[in-house]
Amino acid sequence: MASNNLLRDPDPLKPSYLPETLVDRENTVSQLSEFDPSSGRNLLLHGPRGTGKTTFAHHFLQFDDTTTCYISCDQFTTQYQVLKQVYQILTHEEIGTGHHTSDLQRKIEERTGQRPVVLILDEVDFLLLNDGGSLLYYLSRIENRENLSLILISSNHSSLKEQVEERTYSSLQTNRIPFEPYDGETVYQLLKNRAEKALRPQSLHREALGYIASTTQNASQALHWLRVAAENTEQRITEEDVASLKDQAYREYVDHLLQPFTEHHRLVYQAIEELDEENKVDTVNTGAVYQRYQDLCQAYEEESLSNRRISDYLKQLELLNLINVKYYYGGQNGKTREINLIPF
DNA sequence: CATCCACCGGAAATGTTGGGAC
DNA sequence: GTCCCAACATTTCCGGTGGATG
Repeated sequence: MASNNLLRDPDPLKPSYLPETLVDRENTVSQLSEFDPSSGRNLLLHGPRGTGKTTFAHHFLQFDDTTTCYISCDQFTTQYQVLKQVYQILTHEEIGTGHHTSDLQRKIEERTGQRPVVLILDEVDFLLLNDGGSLLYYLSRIENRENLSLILISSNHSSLKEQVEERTYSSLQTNRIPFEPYDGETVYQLLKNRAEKALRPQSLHREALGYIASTTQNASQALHWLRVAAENTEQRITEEDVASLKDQAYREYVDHLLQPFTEHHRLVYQAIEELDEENKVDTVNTGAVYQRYQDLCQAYEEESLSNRRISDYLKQLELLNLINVKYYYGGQNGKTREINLIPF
C-alpha cells in the first residue's frame, strides 16, 4: 500500500460515515421528517444500492427517548438472530443460542413498551429468504404495538406484497418511500463534500470526480472509488488516475459487499468472474458455475458444498446485485439459471 | 405426443452447538 | 455429567418444469 499524503481523515470516505448534511432529496426528507416513532407506523425504504437508504435512515431516525435498533440482515439472517440482537441492544446483556424463539420474544416484550423503539431492518431481503416472514408477522402483532416502529430497507423489492403472507402484509401497513438513483450532478456534489472533509486541500482535479460521477450512479461504489484513488495516488488525483483504478475500486466494492458472507460465497463469485472473463459469448449457467466452484475448492484444498447449497448462495449474490440471473423453468436447456456478472 | 434436458426448490434428514433442569 | 430440547448449516431426496426434438 502506498504511503499516504493525500488522506487527511479516511472516515468520510468509509461506508459507515454519517454526513452532517445530505445531498438533495427534498421529498424523501419531508416524508421522513414526518415520521413519528411513537405512532407504531412502519416504513419501507426501497431503491437500488448506493442511493442513500441506510444513511438517510440513520440520519433522520435519531429521536429523544427512543431506542433505535439497527440490524443489517445480511449478517443476522434469521428471526432468532435478529431477536437476539434486539435483546442485546435493549438490555446490554449477552444471550446465547439454545433458547426457544418464543422465550426470546417474551423477554423482549417485557423490555419494550416503556418507551418507543425503532427497529431498522436493513437488507431485509436476506431475512425474508429464511424465516423473516414469521418475524415480521410476530412484530406486526406484538404487545404495545404503538411503541414499536419498523423501518425496513430493501434494494430488491419495492413492496412487501409478494414477499410476505397476506395477513402479515395487511397488518404491517408499511409506508413505502422510494429512493431514485442519483444523477451525475448529485454524485459529483456528494463526492465533493466528502473529499473536502477527507482529503488535504488541492488533492484532486475536478475532472477526476467528474469521471467517477459520470460512470456510476451508485454512491457506495463512487466513494469506494474515491478512497482507492486517494490511497493509491501520490500527487494530485487526476482523471487518468481514477480511470486506471476503476477495476480495483470495483474489486474493493465487491469485497465490501461480500464481507459479511462466507469464504464459499467468495469462491462462487470468483467462479462466475472467471467464467465471465473466458466466455464473452456463451452464456454461463448453474452447472458450469458449480463445476468451476468445485475446481476452485480443490485448488484451495477446501471441502466443497453441495450444489443445492450453492443454489442458495447464488440467490444471495443476486440479492447483492452482483449478478444478473435469468431463470428458465424448463425448455431447450432444461430447468436452469443463466448467470451474468453485473458490469461496473 | 412422448421424451428429454439440467437443474429448481421444497421438505426431510443429518450433524453440530449451546442451554436449562436434574 | 446426563438428558432433552432448541437453532442452524448443510446434505439428501425427489417431484417438477415446459419448450425443443424427433
